[in-house]
Amino acid sequence: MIDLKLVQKNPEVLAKALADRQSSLRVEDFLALDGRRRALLAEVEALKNQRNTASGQVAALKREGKDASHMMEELGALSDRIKALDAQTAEAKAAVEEWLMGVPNIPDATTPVGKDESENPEVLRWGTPRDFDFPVKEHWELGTALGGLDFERATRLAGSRFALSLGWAARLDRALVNFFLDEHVRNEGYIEVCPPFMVNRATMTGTGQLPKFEEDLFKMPDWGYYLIPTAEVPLTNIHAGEVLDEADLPRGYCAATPCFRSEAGSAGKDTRGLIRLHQFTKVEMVRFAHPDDSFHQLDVMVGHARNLLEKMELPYRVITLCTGDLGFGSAKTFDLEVWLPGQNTYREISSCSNCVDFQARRADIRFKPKGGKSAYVHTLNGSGLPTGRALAAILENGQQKDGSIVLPKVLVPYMDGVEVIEPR
RNA sequence: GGAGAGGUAGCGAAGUUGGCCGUAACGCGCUCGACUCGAAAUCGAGUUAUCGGUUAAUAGCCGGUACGUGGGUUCGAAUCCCACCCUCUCCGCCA
Repeated sequence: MIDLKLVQKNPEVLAKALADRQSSLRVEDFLALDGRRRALLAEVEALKNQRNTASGQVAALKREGKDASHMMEELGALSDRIKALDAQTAEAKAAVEEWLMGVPNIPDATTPVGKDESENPEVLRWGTPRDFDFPVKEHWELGTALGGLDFERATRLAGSRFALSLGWAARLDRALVNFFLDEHVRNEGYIEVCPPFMVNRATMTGTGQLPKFEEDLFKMPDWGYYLIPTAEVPLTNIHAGEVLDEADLPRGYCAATPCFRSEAGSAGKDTRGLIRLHQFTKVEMVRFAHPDDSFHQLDVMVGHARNLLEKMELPYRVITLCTGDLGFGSAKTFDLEVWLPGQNTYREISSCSNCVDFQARRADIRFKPKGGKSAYVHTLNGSGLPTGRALAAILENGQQKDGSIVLPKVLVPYMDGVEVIEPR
């Protein structure tokens, strides 16, 4: 949620942000709703002041043993008016709240303005895509031929957009989880977490998935639970409603969890392979930062994601998301795109965002500076990394003419010394 | 699932014959000060959040609201009534 006071005082800031984001929301609508809310509030508060004063007098009269019945009669009428106005005020407040909850974060000043993903500037490239002297294959072909991936049986078990990995591929998936977590926990100071994979509505609202993106989620209406689309949701909400010590910042959590996404609206896109599934495993990093330090922490976290790709020797590039492509809760996002030779393109494998105080305000996560008033922390999240897309990249980049896959050296110890996946 | 107890500030904990009891006793923590070479201990002072009005002000001042959540009764609710959520203890069940 953005800062109510900011919009009230500088509506032009939000107007620009919405325009830059190609949003159809209009600030004028908000100002009208909020004006109505404030007018009603001022009215009802004046009446309540009257009532409180008079009630005090009733109490005083009764203590002295005097009669207060005439006064109580008048106050009955006043209370009825207050009750009616209270209902209207609550309605007006809910309307303001609803509008506000649907407003995306204001992009940071350093986020480039652009209309869509075609205008995301590239920051850097790392590694050199291999030259192949044979026709390259895509990862699902390679994985299926080697007996590790079975999309037909996955479809039989569940449906489209599910995957089944067996043998070396399942093992490699587990190796990736362990490698990613080890890097974050051993070298980067993250606290490893095993969170709930289902969460309640309040938690989904805290990070911004709800109320606006309900159709993207798998939900269990009988229980009121939602399956997490990313571990960002439970990890960020770990401190919901809390006031942290300033000394606790920055603080990082990471978790490997399944992620569940309905992929509504992506019909026909990436229908084959491991790129876009209803369920996938991802290691996620979440950081809580001091407001003065959060953009530095974003760079730090991008470094953590880059480290994984570089240790696996997978070529990638980093782009900055422009305003038109920026996620709902983010003020600034860097995407890491890994080279997929089978598709002859860079594909997103990590997204690292600084949400500044947007999620902290929704989830009420604050910290107490020394001698100062408590303030919202800044929250950051980044993939580090999804195992499916990493596996796809490993298969496509490591493929040999004979159909075998040379694994990244760093993973060999995690695979009990297996260096190459050989055709059967 | 059954029985019982409970949810009050950063934490613990008072307060339930309805009315100066919510800047909420008391304790801890935290901040400042005294003592000290310095520290501990001790002593003194301070320390809720949020919304609206006013304002250059996220400073003051005035007002509203908040005792798990949502309703109800009442001139007035932490206190009485109803529903729901959560925590703890015991029992049952279970990986």
